[in-house]
Amino acid sequence: MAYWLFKSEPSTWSWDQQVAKGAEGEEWDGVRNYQARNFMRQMAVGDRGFFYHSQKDKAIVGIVEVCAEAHPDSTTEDERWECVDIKAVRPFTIPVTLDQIKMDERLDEMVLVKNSRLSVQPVSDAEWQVICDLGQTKSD
DNA sequence: GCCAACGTTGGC
DNA sequence: GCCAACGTTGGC
Repeated sequence: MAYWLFKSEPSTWSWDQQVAKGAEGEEWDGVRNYQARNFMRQMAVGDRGFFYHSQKDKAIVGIVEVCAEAHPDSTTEDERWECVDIKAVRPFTIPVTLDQIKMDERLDEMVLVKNSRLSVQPVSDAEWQVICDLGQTKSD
């Protein structure tokens, strides 16, 4: 199983909205970046991801699961853009902030730190474990 | 609100 | 195919 990170401005699409969608999940639509799209194409049903709030929060607030593989993005006619569906799994007991991530040398190589603008990114197994520990949240 | 970083677009 | 111009993102 692979791990990922999904970034969203809470004013556009928040963790609470994601939770409200329940087990049905929701399209991770609106991505107009090739790198991000390519990562979504690599995702499999059952892969897990962090849900990150950018802007004001700047923190990982929850864990999501991919519940549909990449398919055309329903918000555009442009067939270049695809997206997966994700559903909320559980919230973080304690949100893990960008500050914490930057201070932890085990997370120095995270894409979130190295390329802060990429909205969908891969997370390594080790990074996943470290962040779940920091958030005192079950990692499976 | 500013600005650096980065991706995309379009003219050549 | 290059690169300048432009738009967007997101941390500060």
